[in-house]
Amino acid sequence: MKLENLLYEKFGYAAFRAGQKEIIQDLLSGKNVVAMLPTGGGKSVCYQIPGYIMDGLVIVVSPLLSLMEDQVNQLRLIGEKRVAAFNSFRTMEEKKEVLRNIEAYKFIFASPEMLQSPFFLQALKRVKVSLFVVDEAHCISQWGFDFRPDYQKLQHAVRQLGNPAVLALTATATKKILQDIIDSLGLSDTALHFHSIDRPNIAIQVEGIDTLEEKKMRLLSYVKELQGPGIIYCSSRFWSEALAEGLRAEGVEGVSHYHGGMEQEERMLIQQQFINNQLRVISCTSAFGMGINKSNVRYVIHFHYPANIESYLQEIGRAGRDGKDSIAVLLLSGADHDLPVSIIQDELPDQKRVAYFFSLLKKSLLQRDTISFADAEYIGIAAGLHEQHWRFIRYQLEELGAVQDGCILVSALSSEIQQIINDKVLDRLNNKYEKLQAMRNWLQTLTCRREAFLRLFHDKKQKQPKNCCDICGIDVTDYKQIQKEKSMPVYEWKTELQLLLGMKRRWDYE
DNA sequence: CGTTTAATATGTATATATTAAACGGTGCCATACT
Repeated sequence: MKLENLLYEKFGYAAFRAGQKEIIQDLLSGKNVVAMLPTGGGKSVCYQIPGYIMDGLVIVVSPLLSLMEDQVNQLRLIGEKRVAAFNSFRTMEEKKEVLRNIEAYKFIFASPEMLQSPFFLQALKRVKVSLFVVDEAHCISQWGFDFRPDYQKLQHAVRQLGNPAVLALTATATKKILQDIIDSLGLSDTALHFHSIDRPNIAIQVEGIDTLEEKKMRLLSYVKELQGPGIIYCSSRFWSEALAEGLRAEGVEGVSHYHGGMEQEERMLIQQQFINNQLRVISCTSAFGMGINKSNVRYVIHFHYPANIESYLQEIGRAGRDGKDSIAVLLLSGADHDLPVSIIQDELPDQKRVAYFFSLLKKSLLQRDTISFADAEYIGIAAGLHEQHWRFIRYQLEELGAVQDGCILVSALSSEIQQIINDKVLDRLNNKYEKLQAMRNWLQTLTCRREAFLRLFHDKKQKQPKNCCDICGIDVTDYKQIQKEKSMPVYEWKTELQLLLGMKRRWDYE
């Protein structure tokens, strides 16, 4: 009763959505919660309501700066002023100001990297933290082992902040990933809220194609025929641009590309235009998607397939959030199989480079007594390590206790440690190759793709959809654009003029 | 595998052609409190 009142008072909603109330009650009763909720299912309510009831501060860990800014703005819109994002968008003065008045805040958003900063943690220790939220918690499992190791270190932050209740939220997780999250955060007394990941309104199609030319033609005909808006996923920046350009050259309007190599401003603009229906098609790498709250995406086409089935689930899951019929098409040709292997190989340092790095470290240690992380990173670059490789090695050294006060200890140079690191690299590679193999096996499935797919997530088909998968049979015409020459709407003269001059596009009004 | 970049070959040298090697995808941070 009290919870509903608060919900209405703060958010204007009359009733909770599925799962929200149970999550809130578990948190209030002192449990940790790991929950999978569909996107747009009101994740923020799950921590904001308990936040208002509990007397201390709420920390929200978020993977992307733009997500943080978004959430801060949304809170401000409902009148909450005691909120701040603590990240590199802020100047040093602004950050100091926030920390000086830390008592005045209710919600602080931060990246996992920020939560490793002693400067930040010390200030947080002055106040009571009552809730620690990890948003998009699958990142712990997806990124934490090598790409962003600070995701694996969140449990240290939780402990330092006096073990507040932890809420881990995600929209896409297998049971294995949920377990990874629990293990990594070191949670006990945890309530699991798991919902089926089956999305019966998304038809799944895999299409074998012989040549690259043919694949481009298939893509073009899909983009021309399917009802939009749609997303095209590629595995390289190059192809995301090339496909967008190719489609435009063929007369497709409202196409843009998106990848991590673009300027932040441009990325935000394109994302916004897509959400506001000013763009019809986005050709992109995996950089696009997280935090995209768009309900009416009608198709997702994979021009290249991702290296694991979890990413595939995430990517096709961006279609049909409104529950309406949508389709996921994967275009597969023999030449596609080498790319994910190469990408995986690049993710971790090979033995030769590790050995070279340690030999350089040894040499350097003869000249001075200690090696700071900054020096070691520099040495790493000289040894041909990528930034990501260096961070992986650093994380392993930290775990092995071979570092102290931001410096590498002499003990790190033992051949034993080098061996352990090489073993860890092999572990991770094997793990990634296994996931890739699972993805490939699924591509070869001869039985219902949805069933095979759900099995990998320990899940089951709820009921047989009319359009299930290419093996059960899909009527693609169901997803084609309705020809509406007759019903072309007529707007008032101002709008028609804008349409004529290309200032607006017709689908802005549909 | 396809594409880009770097290295080599040519040979009055310059600038282009040819060949070999490298690369490919996700993002945060960098401060300095008492």
